[in-house]
Amino acid sequence: MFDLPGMDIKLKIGQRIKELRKELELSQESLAYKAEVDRTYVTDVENGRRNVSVEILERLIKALDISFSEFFYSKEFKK
Amino acid sequence: MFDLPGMDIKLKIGQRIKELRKELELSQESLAYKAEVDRTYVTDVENGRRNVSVEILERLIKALDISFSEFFYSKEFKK
DNA sequence: AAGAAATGACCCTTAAAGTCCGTTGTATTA
DNA sequence: TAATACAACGGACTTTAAGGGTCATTTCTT
Repeated sequence: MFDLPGMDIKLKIGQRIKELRKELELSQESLAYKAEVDRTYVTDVENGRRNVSVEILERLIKALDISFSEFFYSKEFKK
Repeated sequence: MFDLPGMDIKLKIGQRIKELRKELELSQESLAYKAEVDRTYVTDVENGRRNVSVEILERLIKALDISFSEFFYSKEFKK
């Protein structure tokens, strides 16, 4: 994991999701199931290939048992 | 401004954008110009009618001179 | 090392995001 | 009574997100 200032927002979000998913010891598939999205979609999101909408992001964040506030309270989202 | 727990994420984001825009004394149109989005799009976002993608949200947040972390550090985004 | 499980990459629809035109309503100010 | 500035709304159009299929690759587990 690395973080450059100019790094793509999609990748930052993807890495954050992956980080939180790992903490919960969930597979991409079970996270996908909880968030009601496709398994391959989670793969794409984590790898920064999807420009997620806020409603889908909300589903993912909820599936990670966290709030928006906590999700973005992480150094890559400060400035 | 009000905030119910089950309130739509689109509306929460819209209200937050409006709140910050007002603080900067920007019109919807000049915010739209700064964020390089359509004039009518900002109206829709503020009124919770748009399911914004994270790349567009990033443009709006940057135009408001704030970070993602700060944007979501607001009580309506905590649980 | 072999098999199983998890993840990654690619491609293709279709439902929806985002753009752009004009118009309407509402204050404010000259 | 304009004239100006801002916000809301509608419709038509273009672009892309969301969903899902398949197969390849990596990473477990035994």
